Amino acid sequence: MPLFTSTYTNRVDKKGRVSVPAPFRSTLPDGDQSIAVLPSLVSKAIEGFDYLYLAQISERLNNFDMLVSSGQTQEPAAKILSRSITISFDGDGRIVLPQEFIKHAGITDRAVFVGLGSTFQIWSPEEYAAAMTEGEGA
Amino acid sequence: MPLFTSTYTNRVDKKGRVSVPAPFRSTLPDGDQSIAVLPSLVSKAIEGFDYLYLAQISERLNNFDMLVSSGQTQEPAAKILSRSITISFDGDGRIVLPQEFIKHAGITDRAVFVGLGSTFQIWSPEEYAAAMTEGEGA
DNA sequence: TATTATACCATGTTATCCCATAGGGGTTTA
DNA sequence: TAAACCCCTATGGGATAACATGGTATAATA
Repeated sequence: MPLFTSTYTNRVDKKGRVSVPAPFRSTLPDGDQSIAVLPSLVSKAIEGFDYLYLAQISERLNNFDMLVSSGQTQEPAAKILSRSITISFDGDGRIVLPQEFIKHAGITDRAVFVGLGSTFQIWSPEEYAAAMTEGEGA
Repeated sequence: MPLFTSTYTNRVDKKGRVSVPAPFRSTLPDGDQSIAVLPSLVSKAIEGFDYLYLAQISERLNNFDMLVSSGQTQEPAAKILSRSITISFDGDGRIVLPQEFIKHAGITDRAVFVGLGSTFQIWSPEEYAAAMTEGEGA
């Protein structure tokens, strides 16, 4: 099971490429060359995790119920699964995030990777700083 | 479970390397070659523990909740995970602390390792002396 | 064919590995 | 008893590898 920790700020080049921090890559299961990402449902960030975590989320959905009753696609787990994509690294450990994701997170030329244990987040430096300041009083 | 005791002052060389006291190393679980560290949330010190403790903290954090409800990134567990790094020793039992950590603790050329049972702290000699004097009246 | 995406290569910086030295403690040995 | 020895530890330096990052070339797409 991966353990994403620490915070890294990496550069996004003009082609949209950004290095996934090496410690994040090396915590992935046996030679896994990809991660899953989706725009956060609750913040201006991108959520990320290994693809096995997606399988765990899938287990939360009772798929039989989904087949026989309407409205189930609004379940949080369903929202996550339907919005997630899997991206592979290039040979140098870089990914290209979809424009739509970039836009959602407000990322321009830098991306902050925040380790949260079994998941991580990707923020723009500005939005991340703002989010951290916001929650201080709580 | 590791038991860190006593206090050791070691040299920080110009490359930023510092030996982890041998007694600290030998109390780590079976041949564990790394420790986890983070800038203290409450003092000018660096907190340290064996990295398995990080995994325990990670389990405490329900990442699914984090994906569907805001504010979860302000959880203490999230703060710890996002600030912690795991560092391996080199062949001689030395680690290199990140610049940001060094700065937080005000460390220059010497580091004080303070055993506190299941965790330990790393201080600059000056800050440590000051903190000790402060707490005297209490 | 124009445009975008993917794979491949090149570079500077930083961190990691490996070797060498010195000092201290304890133990063995003459 | 005193000296010699050995091992562990801390510390320094130089060589090597890894990483992030930028660029170029090739393949795919519309």
